[in-house]
Amino acid sequence: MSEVISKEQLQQYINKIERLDSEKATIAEEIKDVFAEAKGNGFDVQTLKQVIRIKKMDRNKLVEQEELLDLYRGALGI
Amino acid sequence: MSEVISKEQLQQYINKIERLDSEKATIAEEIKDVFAEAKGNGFDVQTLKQVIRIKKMDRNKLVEQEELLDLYRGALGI
Amino acid sequence: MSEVISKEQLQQYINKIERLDSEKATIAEEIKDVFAEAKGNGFDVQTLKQVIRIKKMDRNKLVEQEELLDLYRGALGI
Amino acid sequence: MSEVISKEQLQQYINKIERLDSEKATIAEEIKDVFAEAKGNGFDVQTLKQVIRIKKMDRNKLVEQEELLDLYRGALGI
DNA sequence: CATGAAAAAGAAGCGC
DNA sequence: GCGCTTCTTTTTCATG
Repeated sequence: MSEVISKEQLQQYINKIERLDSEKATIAEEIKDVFAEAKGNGFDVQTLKQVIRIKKMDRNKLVEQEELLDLYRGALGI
Repeated sequence: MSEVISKEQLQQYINKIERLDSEKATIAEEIKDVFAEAKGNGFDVQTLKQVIRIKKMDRNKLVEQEELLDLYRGALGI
Repeated sequence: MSEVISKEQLQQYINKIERLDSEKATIAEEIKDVFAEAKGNGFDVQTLKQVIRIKKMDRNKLVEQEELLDLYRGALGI
Repeated sequence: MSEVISKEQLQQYINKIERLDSEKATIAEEIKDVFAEAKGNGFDVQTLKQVIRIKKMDRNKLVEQEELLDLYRGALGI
């Protein structure tokens, strides 16, 4: 509320985030393009997405399991 | 905007959802209680949660894989 | 640390939480269904959610007020 | 249907998308970091997000206007 | 347009 | 009690 903020610093943060957001959007576009190209070459987009999703889940699962192991080790003091 | 809505029906929907929300909150409380009790009996809550999370991931993974299989079968027309 | 934990008790806690989680998910599904039905009868789901959120906020404020009253009563011993 | 797909090409598409996804995630992390830094310097993150959202809306409106202008120019051939 | 998945925002619980 | 992370919810976006 009654905070004194640096207008300049605020401006910089906003600009930085907007720039990063824009980069992110660009990459999202590129991903869309790749899917479109794959579709054009006879691949089923939905299946591709599912494959990628499952691979991602596998990776996440590994990470979670390692974290669980760490928890166990911490709990057992070893 | 200019829709004519049934005040009575609206009331009923709101009530029903609020009741269900309340039930959901009750169950969430019960879950919290179980964790608290487990903690009181020497279990590490974080570890318990991780175990449950991994089991859930396993189940989700199975479902996703079945869906993927269906997609393949659909794509291949078999 | 290095506690001997009861495998059986662990199993029970896990099961109980998973069962409660499942119940919670069921209710969440029911809520979704009610929204879907309301939508089918011409209501705007987003607006319904807003209404419920506002009602909930007011209720929380009431709770806060009651808690404040309890605090005063406790301080006054009445 | 029943297409013979190139396993190699599939691999390439998957890899490319995963790489792009990873880049996107990296940028998302950077954005989070900027918000965290801003917070550390006394800014309210939620408010920052609101500001950015509002600016974005305005920008989209500008884009709409430009598209409309392009439409008119196309129709007029100028 | 309506459905379903991904991202963002918001809320809550947890530790210190 | 406060900050930080996790979970829930909301919103957005892409596809059919």
